[in-house]
Amino acid sequence: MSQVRVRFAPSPTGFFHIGSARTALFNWLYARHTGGVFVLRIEDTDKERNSEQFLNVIYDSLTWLGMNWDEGPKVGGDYGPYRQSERTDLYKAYLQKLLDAGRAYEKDGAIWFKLLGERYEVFDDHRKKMVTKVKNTPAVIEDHIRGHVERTEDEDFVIVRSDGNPVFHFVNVVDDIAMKITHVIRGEDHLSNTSKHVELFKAFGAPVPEYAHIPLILKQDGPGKMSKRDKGALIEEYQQRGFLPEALVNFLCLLGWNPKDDREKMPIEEVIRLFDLPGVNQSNARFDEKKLAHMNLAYLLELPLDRFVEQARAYFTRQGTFAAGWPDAAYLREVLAISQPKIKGIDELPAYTAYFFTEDFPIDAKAREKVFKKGDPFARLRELATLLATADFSSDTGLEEAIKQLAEKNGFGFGDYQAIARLAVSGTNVGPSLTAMFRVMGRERTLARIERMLAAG
RNA sequence: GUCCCCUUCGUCUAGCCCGGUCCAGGACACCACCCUUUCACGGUGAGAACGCGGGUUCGAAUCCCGCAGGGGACGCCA
Repeated sequence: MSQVRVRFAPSPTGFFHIGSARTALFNWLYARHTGGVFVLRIEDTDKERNSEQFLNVIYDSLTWLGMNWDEGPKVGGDYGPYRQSERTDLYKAYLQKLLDAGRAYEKDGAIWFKLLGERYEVFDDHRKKMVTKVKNTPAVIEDHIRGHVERTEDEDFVIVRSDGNPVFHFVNVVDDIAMKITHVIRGEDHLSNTSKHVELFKAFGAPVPEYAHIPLILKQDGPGKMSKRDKGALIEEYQQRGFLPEALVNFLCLLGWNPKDDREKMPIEEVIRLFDLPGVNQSNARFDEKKLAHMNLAYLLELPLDRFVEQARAYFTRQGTFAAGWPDAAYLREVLAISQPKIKGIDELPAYTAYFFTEDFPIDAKAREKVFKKGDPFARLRELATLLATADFSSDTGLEEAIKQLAEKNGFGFGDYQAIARLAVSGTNVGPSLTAMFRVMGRERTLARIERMLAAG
């Protein structure tokens, strides 16, 4: 069998939708699984739009998610150009073929594709007007995911608008023929369009490609498929919020596909090895941000520190957080190292670590109230200050031992010292391990903060 | 209105093709408990599903039919 050629054909709308990302992903996975070719084709026949900038959204998102294309804009290929706006001559030539064969005609200034078969008039309830139908035989689709599907295309349809621009159905088929696409993997919303496409392939005497219509992603709450405006719909958003692309990709893989055992978190190489079209589900999947967050956390926890620092830095820079340009890289790294195991997402980092970078941090009122419920916390804080004045700050466990001994001596638990100390040093009741925090902060700053709280009362 | 697709816990799903091993397994979420230095992580446990109705069969989540529900398409958008 000849080499598999699949394509992802987005139109540059300025947004990269999560559903598009998954369609791209399944195409990419199939290409990689079969050793085939993944083509990127830009469907920009709508000239109204500011292309260059919108194109970058597509390139950036695909690249960020790790889906490299073998043919397409930027990388070239034997079947270019890969932007439909640059392929108008081809469309003219193909249109001429239909015209010559008597399979296209002009009406109302537009060019229509002519179906073969007996014609009859009927009232269309949906459009509230009389329409011309054609007695046609059904187009048969042996879909890799849905199985045997038949649908009859029974109305002529426009292939070139009256303004001279060809429409989607036409260019899509022409390009699939010209680019020798073997498998069309796309959303189920195109299943009804497929009969039009099949008719066109046949009219051109071209082989009909294999089809695989993947289920749609439904919006989190409320009815219907996910659209651009829905919460969590845009890839950009995840990129901005510091999600790890490998986590998002892993999550997307599992939306409509699974390895048939109980594995969920798995390296992309393993997904490539196992992925196949018949294994894709037939039913739509509802998007679940909680599960995505969980997947992201799983990846975050095992991210090597170097990459974690990189990610955090990038996020700080995007957000304009003051820590972005922090001059002491080693210190920043230490702060991040003790925070990584505790946070649930990169986007928590600015708030989580703020007090490491300024002496001017607020004391959380609720946290304070909690701490002051038990005995005289200031007495304990004074004892702790005395201890810390001479304690060894080089080891978390050493510090911890010392504090534990102090607590035991005075009939308290470690936690009784921990709570007030944390409040003094960080202003909150959440954060990294207390002694790790001390170590990173250093003796001087730790003591200064404790003294400040004691003085303020 | 017409056509097409789909239907297992709240959600993502395994099982369905090749009926008995399924009083249905895993994960997320939720709840409880444990661990613990706060917060997380982790551990243990609980609740939670075969849409409904008919058939076929000794036996159906699994096969067949109907219904209902959900989704999609019906554009000189892609």
